[in-house]
Amino acid sequence: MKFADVILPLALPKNYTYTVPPEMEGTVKAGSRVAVQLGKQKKYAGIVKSVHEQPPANYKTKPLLDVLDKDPVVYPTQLSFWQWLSSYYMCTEGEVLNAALPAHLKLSSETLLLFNDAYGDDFSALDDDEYLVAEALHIRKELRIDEVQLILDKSDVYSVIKELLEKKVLLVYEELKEVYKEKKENFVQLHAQYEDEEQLAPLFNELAKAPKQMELLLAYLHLIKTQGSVLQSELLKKSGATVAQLKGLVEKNILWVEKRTVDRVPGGGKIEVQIDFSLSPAQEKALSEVRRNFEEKPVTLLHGVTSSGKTQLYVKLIEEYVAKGKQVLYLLPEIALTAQIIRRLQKHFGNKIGIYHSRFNNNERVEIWNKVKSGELQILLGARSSLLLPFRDLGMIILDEEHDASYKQQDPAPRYHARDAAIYYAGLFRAKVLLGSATPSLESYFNAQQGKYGLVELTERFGGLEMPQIEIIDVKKERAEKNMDENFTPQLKAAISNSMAADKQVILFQNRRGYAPFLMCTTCGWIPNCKNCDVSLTYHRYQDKLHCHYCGTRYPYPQTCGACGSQTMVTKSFGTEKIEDDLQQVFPKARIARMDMDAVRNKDSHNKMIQLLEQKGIDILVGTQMVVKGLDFENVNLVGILSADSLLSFPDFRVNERAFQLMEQVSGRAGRKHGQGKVIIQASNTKHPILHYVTMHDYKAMYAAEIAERQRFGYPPFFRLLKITFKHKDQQIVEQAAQVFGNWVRPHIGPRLVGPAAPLVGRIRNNYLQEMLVKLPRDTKVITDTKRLLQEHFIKLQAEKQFRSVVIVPDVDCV
DNA sequence: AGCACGCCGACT
DNA sequence: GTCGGCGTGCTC
Repeated sequence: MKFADVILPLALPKNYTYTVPPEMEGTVKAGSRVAVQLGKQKKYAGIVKSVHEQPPANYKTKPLLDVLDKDPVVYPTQLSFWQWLSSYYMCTEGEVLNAALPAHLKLSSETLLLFNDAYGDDFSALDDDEYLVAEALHIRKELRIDEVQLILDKSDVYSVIKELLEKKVLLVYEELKEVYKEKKENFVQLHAQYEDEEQLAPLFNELAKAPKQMELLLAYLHLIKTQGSVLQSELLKKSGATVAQLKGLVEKNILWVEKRTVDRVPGGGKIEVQIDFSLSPAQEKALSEVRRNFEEKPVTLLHGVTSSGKTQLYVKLIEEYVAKGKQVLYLLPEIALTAQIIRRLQKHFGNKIGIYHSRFNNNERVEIWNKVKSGELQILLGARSSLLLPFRDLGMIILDEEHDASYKQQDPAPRYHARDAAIYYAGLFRAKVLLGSATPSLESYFNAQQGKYGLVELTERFGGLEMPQIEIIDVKKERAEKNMDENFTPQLKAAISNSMAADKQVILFQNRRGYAPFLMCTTCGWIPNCKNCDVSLTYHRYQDKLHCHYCGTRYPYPQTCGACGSQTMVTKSFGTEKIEDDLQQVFPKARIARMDMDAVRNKDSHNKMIQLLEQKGIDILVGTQMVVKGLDFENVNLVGILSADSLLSFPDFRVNERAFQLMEQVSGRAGRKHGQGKVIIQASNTKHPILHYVTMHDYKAMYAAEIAERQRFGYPPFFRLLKITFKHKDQQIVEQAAQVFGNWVRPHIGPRLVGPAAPLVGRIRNNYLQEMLVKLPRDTKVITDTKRLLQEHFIKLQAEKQFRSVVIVPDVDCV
């Protein structure tokens, strides 16, 4: 008898074992997608982790219901990767599966209620609720559970359904439906006999009386010649004919229509690389250093200043791996995956390069999944989640903008860091990893310094471009001297005027969206807060509403103070909306645009705005972090950072690193092609050392200062951080739970355990929070032992009756 | 994640 | 006295 351990797409603590029916023994393999029953009704599609002959001891197994695909959907490599992800990041394999598998491969049954026609239409024996459902079902014939909930206007409908089932009014049906559908399109073809020119001539005479059909035929002949195949929709559009006219030709046995499966995503086939550039001597040197490092070390860090031409280096490397028949994964932060970068890569690799990010729909994802699995797609450009695709023979992973914090997944589990996970994943293939950044994370630079990673530096901007000149302006002084115009210093205003006069563009950076981060009553000091979260509300002028940036709730603008009733509410501090507004006042003729999460809700508007900027349709762009990532604008010669203070005042040990990275990256947007660019940084504390490092573009000095601090206070890269968050809607219960937990584990962990304490925002969506931090030394054994210890105590805590509903969220290597 | 089961407060 | 709310536990 064979058994299969199955990973289900649920947060179950362990995998479940099913029996393999004899007829499936030949087809069920590790990685196969199988249908199984879970509980009394539900069916799920899970993935077989292993097939073995060890019968489970304490329960009797159910059989697998079905094998869903001819071939396994993942290779053993992915199964080992998932296992590592779940153990390293302290989550279940089901959660990993959930994140990895495209929604359309992740089936679960839906309960359908069917009307039992044998019951007839006499509903007199039913009570009110039963009657409502029976009546609806009689008309509709089929209802889903959520529809019944809607009809009865309550969530607990199972008793009603149970009763109706017993009275035989309805039947319950569990359906496990495959959701992925191939895309079919109609292609028009000419009957074989007319492919001979001589046969075609009499046909034209014949059609002389049907000019529309003639036109159609001519359009067809033109299309087939130029494109090789003819889509019905395209043919009709081109010839201006109707379906009926096409039908005429079909009936005359001249044309025929065939339904064919088509690809939603391009890709496959042999890649012909077009390299129409040559590398500068500095780039050549860096490239050969990367190659040499790859011979000795699995990971190399490429530290290249902004505009040093890292992408060209990547293109060369990709070409080499593709030529060897290997697959290459090129990772970028989601936001940097713009049309701009996609276009640039497609120029070299044609449309044989696969793209994978959140904008793709579920059917497209399945197709990309399959093409990566078959090896048909050799190059994949994608965001964090493309790391979870089923690569077959990966040769190299490029992870660009390596320092970017968005590589760390925040909410649902698995809370993985794509950089670290990529290094592990590449190891399974014996593939190489190239980390690229102008401002490497301290962790990676440290690893390079220690000799764990190779290090290649590219210190020269491509094409002899100079680094922008940076000027720090003292806002405090200008404010005291009453020189400020809203939030603009005279220096910034003058620089903007100069740029505009020279027909150049300007980017202004402000780290907060909305109009004002909070309102305040000048009479009593009252600040409006969110009712679900412990945060002040941000005023959004555009919608004239107050927004909670944590739970998304919107509130009307308060005309009067909520505490003292006076009408003295004023906005405090400033966000991108206010900058945009004030800017228009100061520069009435400027064409101003704003780029933040509110202005570019959908991805398309993001791309459109970038295009508009490229085409010089915008003079000044105001934005948040969004303007920093992966954008190249030739005509921008001035960047303004409105408030460096807001970047330098976060209570986080990484503030300085982050602020440096951000300012250095924003600065990189200035003067990329013609002449030296200028950066103006407005700050109150102009003596802050980070501002000095930014002015000098001195990454190494920043690194030296920060790494010393990290060592002194026991932070990464010297220690790994594991954050545990406890959540509950009752403040006392979370506090107690966190205390109890802390007391349990503290004897084992000692002073490396920090907390528990309430975080800065102590309540989100009506859940009170408590956090504790474990500092783990860089010692594999201590790390695994501590994780096991924590896991055991999670279970112990949840076994306590009063803490059962406390949610515990472990976050390994938190950022 | 569902869904079943079981224990307490608002109605006939 | 019952209905129905939700808290709690289990699913191979």
